[in-house]
Amino acid sequence: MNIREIAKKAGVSTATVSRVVNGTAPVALRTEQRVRKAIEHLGYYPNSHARTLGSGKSQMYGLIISDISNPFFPDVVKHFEQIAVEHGQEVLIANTNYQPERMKTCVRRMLERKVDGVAIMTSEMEPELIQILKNRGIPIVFLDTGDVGPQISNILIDYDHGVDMAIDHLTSLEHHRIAFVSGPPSLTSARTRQEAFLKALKRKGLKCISDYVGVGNHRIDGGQAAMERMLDLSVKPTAVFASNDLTAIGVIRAIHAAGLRVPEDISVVGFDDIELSSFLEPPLTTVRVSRAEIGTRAFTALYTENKNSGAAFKIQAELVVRQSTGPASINR
Amino acid sequence: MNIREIAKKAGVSTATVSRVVNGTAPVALRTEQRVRKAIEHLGYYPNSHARTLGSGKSQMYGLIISDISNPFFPDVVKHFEQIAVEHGQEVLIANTNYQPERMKTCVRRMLERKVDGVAIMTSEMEPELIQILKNRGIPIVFLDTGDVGPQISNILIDYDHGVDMAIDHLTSLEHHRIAFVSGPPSLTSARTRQEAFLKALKRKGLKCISDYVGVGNHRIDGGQAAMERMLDLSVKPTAVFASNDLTAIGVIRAIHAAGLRVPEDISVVGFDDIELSSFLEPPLTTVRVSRAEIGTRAFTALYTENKNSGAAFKIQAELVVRQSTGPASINR
DNA sequence: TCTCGGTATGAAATCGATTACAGGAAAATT
DNA sequence: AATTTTCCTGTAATCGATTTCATACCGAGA
Repeated sequence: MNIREIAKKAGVSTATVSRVVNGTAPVALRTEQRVRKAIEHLGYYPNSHARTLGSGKSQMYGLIISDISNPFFPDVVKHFEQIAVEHGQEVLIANTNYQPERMKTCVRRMLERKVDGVAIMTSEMEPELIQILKNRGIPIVFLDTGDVGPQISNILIDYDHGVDMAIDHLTSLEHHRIAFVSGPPSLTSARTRQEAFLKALKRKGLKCISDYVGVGNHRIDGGQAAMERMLDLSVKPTAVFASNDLTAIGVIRAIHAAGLRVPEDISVVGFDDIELSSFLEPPLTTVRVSRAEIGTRAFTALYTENKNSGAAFKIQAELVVRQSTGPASINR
Repeated sequence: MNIREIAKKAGVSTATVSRVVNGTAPVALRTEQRVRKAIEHLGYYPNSHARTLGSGKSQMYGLIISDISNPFFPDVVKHFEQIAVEHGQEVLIANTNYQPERMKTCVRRMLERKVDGVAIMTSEMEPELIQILKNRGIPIVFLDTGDVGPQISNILIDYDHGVDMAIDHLTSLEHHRIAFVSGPPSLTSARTRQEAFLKALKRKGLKCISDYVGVGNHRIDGGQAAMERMLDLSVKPTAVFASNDLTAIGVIRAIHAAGLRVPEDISVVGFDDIELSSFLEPPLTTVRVSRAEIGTRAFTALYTENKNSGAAFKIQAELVVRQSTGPASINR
């Protein structure tokens, strides 16, 4: 079943069938109807590989991520794929498994399959590999990573809004002693979050004591250890903001271990809104960046706007209020 | 950059280049070296679409799942992709979002891109769509779903082993009153799990009182409600086996709400080992089916064995012991 | 009536591989 | 030395689309 059979059945040339299928040139109504009927009748659909060969467009987009089993990514992937399919495009997913050298294989796979664009959402980058893509004129979109240029777009995450909302939420509950437990200082995104926190405090006219900034590691144990130290202070914070949800879980464990309650004694706010967060006890109040939006935006940046030169797209973080935050305890 | 340029540079025909690249026919050592040098020098890699067109093999495999953001799937996808890439194959992922009618689009996408095989891991199936794939001679592998036939393989999950181990574990801790909280009876996999449980009890010579079989819904609330009812019994179970981990979480909540402790008063065993389980308090003892193995096996079933007719592959469930199980409490 | 311009269509080249077939050279057999 | 094999290589058809270019047709304007 190929375009020639349709052409024969409809009594036209293959060129005309192609025109009907793709709408690339005007076709007389009666001819079009004959062709459509033939297509319908024989259940024809074009061979996409032949199509790619002929046109140079593969109708496929690449999505390079660190690791699909990192809970951050499934939602991103899902929505990237969803909108791609809505636009008749296919998706190629590649995992680097956090290994920079794997990036090479990923880029190679993208080149071999002739993707029409690539979304790169890993922190491990090899500049020369990116250059290869650029040279080939393949549109690229990065997630929260530096440079915008011709054919290069960027999805920027604006934490400020979400963090402001969180601080507003806490101050409206009469919290004035708000602490922060950071992630590993080596991680850019962890530093960005801490800065967003400090900026938001300043905007509110609150000051930040260095005792109230702990260092975690974005895992449970780090959050727990940092919080244990903070609980030894003579004047304890009434609320704690954690750099990610796992850290927040550690914070909560330390609080519980000290015989205190969340949120009655200390309120806790997380960051990320991993699935887990809503299942915790208490369910975690957290700042979330819509992963669905990241996926959707990344695709449209490549697809809709790929004729234009690259651009930056801002995505706002939002506050999700659950039950780990409550009025500041007055008796302490 | 195409095969002709390489041929020219190496002073051979395109046929010879193709032979060197694919190893499809013997080539004299000296010729091969010239060709390889040319390839190296010009940084050539074949256009996979042209390749597909010429050979009929796309070197792509499809993976149809319900929803990548269902925590069951990321690991499966990851390992399916990993082994596929190791074999130089590409992967096309399609989500049905649990909607049977979406299956049509998924199958269509697979056909358009000419996949060499499809792994279908959804419970929503449309027999006539499957038939289309069969007619096209495309190898298929299902996950735990009925029929094996020519070109049709099946990954079978053998719960018995894991459940036996769990029951062994509990009886060795002196538990004799073991209850079960099921999933929704409409779900095949939920029924299979319940049967595996009942069989294992029988093998151990334990009897099962109907009071000790509660009905849940594979969500937290269902587990909680079922457990609340069970806690009203005058003779309570000393251990509870839940049909999935969320149910187990509900069970634990009910136990805590009743002022009892896990595992000191009642032991709890889950099913699935979702990521969450190790973060719970206490970390959950659970029966796990290796999702990595499912992914790997599904691919090899399609790739390695696709010359043969279909086959069934068994995957054993295993017990993961954590801290939600302990010695049976004697004083009750 | 003749020419012009626009629209609809077809013929054929093209994309970049694979592969069937043919043929030449070298090695093995008689 | 003649013949048969074996091994290597090239020619050209093929896969199934897209797309350029040429052309036939039609109605409009001169």
